[in-house]
Amino acid sequence: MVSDSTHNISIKDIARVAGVSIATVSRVLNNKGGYSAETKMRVKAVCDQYGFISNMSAKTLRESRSNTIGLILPSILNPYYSSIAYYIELFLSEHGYSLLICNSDNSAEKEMANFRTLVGKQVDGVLMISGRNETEEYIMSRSIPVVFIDRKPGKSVDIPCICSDNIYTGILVTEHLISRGCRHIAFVNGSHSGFNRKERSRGYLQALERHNIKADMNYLIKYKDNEPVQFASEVAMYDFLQEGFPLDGVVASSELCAAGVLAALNRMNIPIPEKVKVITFDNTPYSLLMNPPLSSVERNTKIMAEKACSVLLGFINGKQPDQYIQIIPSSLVLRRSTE
Amino acid sequence: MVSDSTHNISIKDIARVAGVSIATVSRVLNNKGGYSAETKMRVKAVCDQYGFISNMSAKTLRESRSNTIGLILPSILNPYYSSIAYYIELFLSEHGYSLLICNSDNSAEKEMANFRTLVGKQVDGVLMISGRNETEEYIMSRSIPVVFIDRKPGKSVDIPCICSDNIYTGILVTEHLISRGCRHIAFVNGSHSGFNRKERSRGYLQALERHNIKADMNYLIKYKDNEPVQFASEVAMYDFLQEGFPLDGVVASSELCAAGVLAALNRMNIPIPEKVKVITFDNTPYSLLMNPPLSSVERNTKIMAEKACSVLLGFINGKQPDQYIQIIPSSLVLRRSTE
DNA sequence: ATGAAAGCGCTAACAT
DNA sequence: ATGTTAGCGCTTTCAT
Repeated sequence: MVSDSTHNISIKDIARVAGVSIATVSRVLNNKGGYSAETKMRVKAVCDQYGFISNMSAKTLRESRSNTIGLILPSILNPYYSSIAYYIELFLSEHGYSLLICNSDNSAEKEMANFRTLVGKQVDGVLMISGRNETEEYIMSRSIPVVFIDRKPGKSVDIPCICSDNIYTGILVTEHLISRGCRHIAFVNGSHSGFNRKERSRGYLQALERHNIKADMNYLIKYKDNEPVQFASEVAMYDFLQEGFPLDGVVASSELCAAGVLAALNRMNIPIPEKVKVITFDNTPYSLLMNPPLSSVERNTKIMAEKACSVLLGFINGKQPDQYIQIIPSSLVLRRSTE
Repeated sequence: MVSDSTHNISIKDIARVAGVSIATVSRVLNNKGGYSAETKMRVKAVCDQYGFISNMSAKTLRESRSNTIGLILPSILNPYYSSIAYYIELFLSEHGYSLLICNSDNSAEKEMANFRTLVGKQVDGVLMISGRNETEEYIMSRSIPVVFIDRKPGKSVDIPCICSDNIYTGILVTEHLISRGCRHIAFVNGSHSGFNRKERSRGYLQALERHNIKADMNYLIKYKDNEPVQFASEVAMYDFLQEGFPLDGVVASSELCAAGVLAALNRMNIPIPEKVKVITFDNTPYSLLMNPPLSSVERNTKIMAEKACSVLLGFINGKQPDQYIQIIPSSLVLRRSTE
């Protein structure tokens, strides 16, 4: 027997000790049948005894499947993304898959490099929170299953995507403020905001129109993208307040943005929700911790993650999704900030 | 040429098209030398043309190294862990490694299953935020480099670990409150808190002793572990306040716990920091967002992550770490909650 | 400078 | 029910 602990035990070793062929060991390990109960017992016992772990590289090489999925996302630091990542890992591990995670920092180059690496590592499929057209074309040139999350692909109709209806949620939050009596509602956003947040602002405008409230471009507050969101948005909000525009409601395009908005309002001693009501998106655990606790849009990351995984796993097994674009419904979670 | 897009291109294909042997292709791809400049050009051109990506499973099988690291942590949902994970991924990707992430939910069984899977996938090493002795023994029976993060191994002196000095930070926060004039300081903790938080409470007690403040077990407030921390700690804090004990400072053992503490104090209309000062640990971005912004202990996750990775990569390349236990210094970040 | 061939650990097709 | 063997794509040793 091999006593060298640096040498990994292979089915060859197991076969020798158990007194069978490697084919039989393989069959037992994979429950393929074609062996006696007695053989099975013996092989299993030897495997246990030696703590045998099958070499997945060899298996992957042989079978061209790795039982590993790649996930490319902008940054796991963002609690919204990390919650998606969490539920993805949960779902995949329950289905026998492992997860390779890559942060792209929203850079198209990193995304493509990550994608290359993942393909090289023989992942069976890729989940992607992206939005860059460059990446998209690169992906299309590869014959590997990909599912987009929270981003619609630009041209490629045959990449499935799981997302929220951002225009609708933009309408939802704005209408909620209107129903609470707000008539002077600002929308606070980054100056170079991404796809989702652009759509949210469109929803905001649609809601105003629907309720015959005249949109005023001054109320589309843009903060600078070159510093942390919570500071930039505080500055932008503060500057807006200094101008003396009437204000009774704010839609903050993200939670960190909302933090800045709250800070500016607090600084001006404007009571929330009495004078100004504030609502935001994503409903991470921290919405609850702010003062006052924030009304927010729950985007159901668990369901998004599970849906994305099941579409991807189906795709891997040759099943085309029923529809390529799937909208996961969002819902309003109301808290004190809009009471 | 192979036109079947489902067939992955191999160096065999490249060799054929470039009119060289597969050995030469391999040499070019790995910069091993032993080919003419002209050959190199031609091979590279063909690789580019066909978008060739090397099959890492084959390479791993052949070389017994995958350039992949496994990370086992309790839950990526926790912003403290996700920030460690982020910096780990950043460091590793810069060094040519990929990252397989596994959530263990603090279950020893899951940890061991994850570890098995990672070993099977031929990871070159494992980073682990754990603390379970069962897992530790299992790890020791394997000859694969492992580095612990934020947890000291129980008996195994030869698993390197990178952690903070929790007793010291426990002292630090308590002494800060004392220096701000607090004399009736509570420590709020879970009833079954883990290793780190136990040490923090020991530091708290040591600081009191050092300053001749008599410790009172009533001030070691325990919240129930069966509901979300922020609610459980709010209840526990509220109950404590109802008892009428004098109170001017609170050490909350985690950020979510601090959120509950703030909520209870707010509910009782006790002004922070005027009447009661509050301090906590981990200093995630959300400390800043609470009302008032929380003083907290910065544990320097970036440095922890980088140190852990460099020790692990060194370990993989046969270099023993200088010391097996490395303490990453923490620092106090002061904000309004203790002004 | 280049090629032929062995072998990493595994599965599956084909024997028996 | 079990064994023999080819071959997945790659690196590397040994020829030339």
